[in-house]
Amino acid sequence: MTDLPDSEQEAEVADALREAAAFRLTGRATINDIARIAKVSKKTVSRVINESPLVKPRTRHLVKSIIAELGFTPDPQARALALRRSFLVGLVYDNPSPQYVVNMQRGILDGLEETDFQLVLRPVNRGDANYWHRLRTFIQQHKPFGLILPPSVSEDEELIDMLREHGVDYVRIASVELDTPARMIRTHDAEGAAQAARHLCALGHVDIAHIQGPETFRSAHERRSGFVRGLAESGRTLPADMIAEAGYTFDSGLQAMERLIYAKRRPTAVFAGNDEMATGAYVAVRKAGLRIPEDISIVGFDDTPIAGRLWPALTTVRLPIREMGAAAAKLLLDQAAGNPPAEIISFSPEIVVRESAAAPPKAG
Amino acid sequence: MTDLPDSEQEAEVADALREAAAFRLTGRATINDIARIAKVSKKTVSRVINESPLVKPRTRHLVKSIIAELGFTPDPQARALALRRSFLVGLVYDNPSPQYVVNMQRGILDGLEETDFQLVLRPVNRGDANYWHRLRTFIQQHKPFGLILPPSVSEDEELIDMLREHGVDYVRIASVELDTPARMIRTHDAEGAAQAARHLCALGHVDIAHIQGPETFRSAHERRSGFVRGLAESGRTLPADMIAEAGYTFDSGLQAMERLIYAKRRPTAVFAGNDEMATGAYVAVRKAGLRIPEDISIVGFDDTPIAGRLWPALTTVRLPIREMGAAAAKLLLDQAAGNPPAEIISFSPEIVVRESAAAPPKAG
DNA sequence: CTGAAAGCGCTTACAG
DNA sequence: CTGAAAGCGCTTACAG
Repeated sequence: MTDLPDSEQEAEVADALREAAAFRLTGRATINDIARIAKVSKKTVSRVINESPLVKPRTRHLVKSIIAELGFTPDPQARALALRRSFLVGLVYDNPSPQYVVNMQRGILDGLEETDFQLVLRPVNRGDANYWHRLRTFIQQHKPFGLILPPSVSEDEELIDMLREHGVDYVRIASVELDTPARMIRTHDAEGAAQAARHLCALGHVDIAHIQGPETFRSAHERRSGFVRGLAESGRTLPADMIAEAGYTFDSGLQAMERLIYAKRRPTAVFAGNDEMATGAYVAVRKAGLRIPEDISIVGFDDTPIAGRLWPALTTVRLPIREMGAAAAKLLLDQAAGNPPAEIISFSPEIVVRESAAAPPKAG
Repeated sequence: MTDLPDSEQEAEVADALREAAAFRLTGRATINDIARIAKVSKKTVSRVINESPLVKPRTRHLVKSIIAELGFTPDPQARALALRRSFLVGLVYDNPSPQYVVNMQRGILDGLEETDFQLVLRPVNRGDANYWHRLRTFIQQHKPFGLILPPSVSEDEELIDMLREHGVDYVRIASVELDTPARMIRTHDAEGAAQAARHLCALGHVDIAHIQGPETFRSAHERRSGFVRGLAESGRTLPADMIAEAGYTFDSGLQAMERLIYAKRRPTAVFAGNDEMATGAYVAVRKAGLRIPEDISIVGFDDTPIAGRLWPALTTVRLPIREMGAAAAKLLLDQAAGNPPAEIISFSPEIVVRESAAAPPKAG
């Protein structure tokens, strides 16, 4: 390509595009076709695709024009083979809430939109003996570009070690600071739980209980300690007999609520560690012939769609799961591109006041 | 490899395994490593991997032993490049119910377990102008092994045409017979709806209404017509003013129920086309100050987890979504392997009796 | 700034 | 029943 004045470059581009248009019908183009039409080597085309700065602007322009004209997109399998790294982003999760899972998936897909990356699902069961082995096989075989790890998978340090060994990028979503800004998204669960506490205190409740999530989830600890902190602001405490441990599931929430209802001192308000358990608590309250919120106020956490579908609608604490998923996907790409943020990206929950929490009953 | 007696073959295998074990530490093996250790060509190794019958049993045994010893698995990206077909199975869906989606995903993953296939998510919005274009781009770029199409995507004949053109295998899940046994899974929605009708008739209801799903879903038609058929068995009909159309969503179900409650003749029982709409109906009933099931009985369809979490628990019709997903995945693999079933695989729903439907109120 | 050669780990004709 | 050659569509050193 000699050094031509602009008008001649335009003519050159136009010529190439004409040739490209003719080619178009033949089928899917490859990097070789682009190279031939542009009269450059395929390596140069590869450089343009990979945004290498080592290409003369005029060459870049010509190649890009042809790529656009042909609607060419590089073959992900071929790139993967050459790069020893696929274009798959794996979501590794064990959260039992379908709502959480679906929202997270949608968010990641939002973040991956308009890219060549595909979302691959890897549900796991951390209790399963094969969990570890199967995940490693997946990584070795499919060489995922990166992994997104929501709680509680994000808290598995052994897993993180394995990913480091294999050079797999990852983003952890967690309620505590577990990693560098390039590798994690932080949620301030404790702050959300404190808001729940303030809300219940403001309504006048004194006998307040908590249905806690499983010990194996850091979020369960964060939500509890934040709740305790919020109560303390109003001089209230959370005595041991006002804590019922459960497993983030509907059934465990129902049983926990029953324990609280039939305890010596029945609470007038209950903060459940997630909406699933709050939903179980609803049923326990109804079975006992009590009313929500007249007899017992209930507050949840997550704001999953079920919250708005209950009667009365559940007052709960919302984390923007979908936005978090999108942020995680984008962080993964930024990290790989060498553009990590300076500080940890974090999300603060906010209480969503609906109808399930009101003033406590008058009589003791 | 000369023709040795069995004992010598065992010695030969043992030798190879010793060499393989030593190799093991070096890192991931390739087809070339296997070939070298087995002293055969890599093509022969490829034949063993692909279950070609054109391999001498003794050679096959030797190669398989080494593969097992090394824990070798062929590189999916390399195979994809050579085969012009990836190992991704795409789930293309537009069902608004998260429960349905998660169950379907789990089922497909069940069916894909222990294979090299990965599940890739492709949620779509059929109303979106880009729907078509983006799906085609995905297919052209990623060359998915196959697609699984639940309703209503399964009903898009234009999409099917495109898949045929591109040679992409698919399995449709639908409530009507849309394709050959190799390419579809059938659900007998009408039969399930008829069961709902029989249940309500047996309880003594006469004024029975239906909240119908969207016109764009064949399942909505099937459920309605099956319901009408079930009513007819008891000499009952479904007059036009007893049908409220909605969109398979919570809000649309709530509004549809309100229309039915405030109509001239209020029904004593309502069959909702899915659980989401039934959940909306619950709220409408409560808002009107009425009780379930004392004033109005409600029956849903799908048996999503929310059904058991409501109070009172929802009587509904269950389709085994997860099992259907697993069957769809297996059918896709069987189809590709050239083993299609003789008849269409089908699933029949069954009514799950809980507490939301009872005898109608005594007074008119 | 650009290109020719070699390679990523497989498979598909083609021979024998 | 088995193998040597060529190719799938890209990228990574290595030269210049």
